[in-house]
Amino acid sequence: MNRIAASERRERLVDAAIAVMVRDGVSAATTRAIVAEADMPLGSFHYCFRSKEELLGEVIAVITGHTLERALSEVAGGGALEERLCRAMRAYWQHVVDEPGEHRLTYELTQYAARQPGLAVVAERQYETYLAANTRLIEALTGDDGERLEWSVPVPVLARYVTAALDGVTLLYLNEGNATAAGEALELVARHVAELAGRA
Amino acid sequence: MNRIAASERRERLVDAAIAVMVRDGVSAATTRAIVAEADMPLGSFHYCFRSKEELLGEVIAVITGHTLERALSEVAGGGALEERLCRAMRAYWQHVVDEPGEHRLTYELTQYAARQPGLAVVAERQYETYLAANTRLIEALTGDDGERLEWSVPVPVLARYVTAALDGVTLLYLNEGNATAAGEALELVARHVAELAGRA
DNA sequence: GTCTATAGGAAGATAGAC
DNA sequence: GTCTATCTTCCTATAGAC
Repeated sequence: MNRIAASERRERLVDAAIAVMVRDGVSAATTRAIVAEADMPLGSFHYCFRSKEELLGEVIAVITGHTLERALSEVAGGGALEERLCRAMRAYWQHVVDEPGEHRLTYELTQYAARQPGLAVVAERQYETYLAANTRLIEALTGDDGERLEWSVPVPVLARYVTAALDGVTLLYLNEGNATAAGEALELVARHVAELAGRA
Repeated sequence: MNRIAASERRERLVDAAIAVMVRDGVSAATTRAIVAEADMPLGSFHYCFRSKEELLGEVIAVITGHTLERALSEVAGGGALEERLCRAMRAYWQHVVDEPGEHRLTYELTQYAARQPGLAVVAERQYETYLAANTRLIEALTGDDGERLEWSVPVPVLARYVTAALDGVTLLYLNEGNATAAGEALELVARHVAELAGRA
């Protein structure tokens, strides 16, 4: 492994860490397992990262980014509110079904970070980011086209409802393993949200 | 510690384990920390439990029982559907706000068990139990009094929606720390469920 | 920068005296 | 049954040759 830029090495280690965590869980992601996955010697770890905690902070940032990119890229586009809402929900759900391991990991990481004194701040910011994303999603649903819509509940409340419902349905699927059953519950959520949008 | 019945010791160790886990997280609940909390010598652990995994199985059973007892004891009683639903939700929510640590622990334990090969079965059964409890709750709402009600969606779908929504709102509160905001989202759920009950 | 070798500690589990 | 002392293993982190 001759003279790789340290930044490149950092990236590879973060990717390797995510791979190990998705496959075997956060607790299995020891420095040894991570460097083995990245095919590097153990010693390389500590001249790329000051500590394991520093790596974990970066892992959380990357994973959070993944989820948000997908969610927000699908809000745009034409059509009526119901269609766009349905499309956004379906895109999110497709990602959950395609990559359940990555979603399971986000929950594990949030919990892990919340317990780790040095990472508690990261965990809080992570959830704020999700709430902000869902707020933008809701505002994008009403703001972008000619229809003048008003939600029958305040946007902050709706954003929390959507965040909670998505989390809950995802967790249901991850734990029960039945995509059809969880998908039906998600449709109930989507219909509810559509009903909360009253034409002004 | 003279001649305590082994069964008594087992109970004390389970309680101590829960105390440590609520305070410091599942990963902090080492055999050493648990026996220290129970004020017992380390050696006593392994003549009460064959392994740490065996203890964890019992911890999960006890914690699951706690949550279900509270939830189901509040379904009964008189009043219209909306009132009883509201009462049940409020009782659940009160427990979450009073004992956030215990609820946080249920999520941590589910995840931990799902990763542990010997406990994966326990994790699946745990979620089945929650679903069954919410199904009973929904049936109790319609079945017990003179009103003849019919849900506008199938009961299994509704049960999953309720399970997911409660989980999601609880998680929102645990991560955001704002009981008022999460409570408002929960009310949205309660109103939605009430609307799904059409008089037959 | 890169690697091998190892320090230093904490984990689960057990041996064996009482 | 009860407890102390210890085994074995695995962890994060570092020292130091190249």
